[in-house]
Amino acid sequence: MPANKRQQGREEKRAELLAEARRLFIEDGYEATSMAALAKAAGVAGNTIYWYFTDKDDVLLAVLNAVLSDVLTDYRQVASAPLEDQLGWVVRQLQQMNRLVSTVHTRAALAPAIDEWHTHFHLITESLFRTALQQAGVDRASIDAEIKIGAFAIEGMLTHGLDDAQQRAICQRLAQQWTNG
Amino acid sequence: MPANKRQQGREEKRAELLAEARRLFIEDGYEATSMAALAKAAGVAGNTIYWYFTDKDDVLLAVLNAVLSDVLTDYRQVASAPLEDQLGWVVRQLQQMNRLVSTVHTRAALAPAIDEWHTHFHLITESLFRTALQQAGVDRASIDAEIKIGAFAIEGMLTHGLDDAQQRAICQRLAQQWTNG
DNA sequence: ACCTGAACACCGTTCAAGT
DNA sequence: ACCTGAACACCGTTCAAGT
Repeated sequence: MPANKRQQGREEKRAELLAEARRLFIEDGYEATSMAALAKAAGVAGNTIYWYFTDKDDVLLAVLNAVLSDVLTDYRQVASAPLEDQLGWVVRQLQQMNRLVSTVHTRAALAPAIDEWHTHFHLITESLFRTALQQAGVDRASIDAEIKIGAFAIEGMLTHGLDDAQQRAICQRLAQQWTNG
Repeated sequence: MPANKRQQGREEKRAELLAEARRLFIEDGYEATSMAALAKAAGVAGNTIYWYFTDKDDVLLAVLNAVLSDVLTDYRQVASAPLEDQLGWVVRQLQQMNRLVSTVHTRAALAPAIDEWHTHFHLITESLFRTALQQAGVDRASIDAEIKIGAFAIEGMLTHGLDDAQQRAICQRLAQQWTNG
């Protein structure tokens, strides 16, 4: 039950809407969360959201950036750990937003802004991946392919609800591939 | 402009609707194809579709099965080719339905019937994968992980519009991993 | 059994009106 | 500048009425 009528600044209120959207998109999914439901959860009229976001995809964009920002911040703590542990950490970290992965792919085909974010996301993550693999001494010839294989494996693990043993086996196999010749 | 009023049998008419749905879902995408648009393309009233399919997800299910059936039939022709060629062939074959991959993941979270199909699909394809990898002599210890990595790589290549060189590099790297110790 | 026009509940979004 | 109730166009789906 947030304060109404500008007791609070614009950014503050926007952040409140964003937090609610983040919770609902992750818990219920983007498709299953109507703008009306989001508005109700935030305690405002349905159309009020449009004062702070241009449309529903813009809300998604803000949620994606918030989650990505948090994950990137936390990543620094494990950036120097062994590759296998890094992989496992990333997968566990992103597990919470597994529904958002498919959503991004679906919306990217329909909303240019989401498509752009998706490209941007892969540039960032693959750049981090490259640094990690170079430090591990993977040879330059196959590093591009390895990066894609790793990124796709992470996406796959997120979207396909594997159990812990399967995830560990995959992380292990990938890391083993990279820490050998 | 298909014949109306039972000049044709039920299965025939259903097949006609299905063909139109397959074309539209692949060309425009599932989300972008409204039931009204599908009906119009097939030359029937909007609600007529519901005489042949229980709902939109049921249409998707039929399209998925039709495509899968075709791909599995054609697969026999390359089942004995080298692994790298098989991989490339599968990716090229499934490329046409790249939009459907994300759709399946998104709808699987919302429609139990699609979720079931998705599980079924992975059982079938991973079983084929296992046969191929066993024939190539991949050791039993890591074969489960390799299958998942391969399946996720294929999904990733489909959903991320890589160019030919990138796809070849990935197929090559995976096959190389499997044809060595 | 098959097909339809009209209606229904819901969706994202817009607009005119308020403060 | 911010917020709202009412409306709009569209969506998937249902229903009563036709043949």
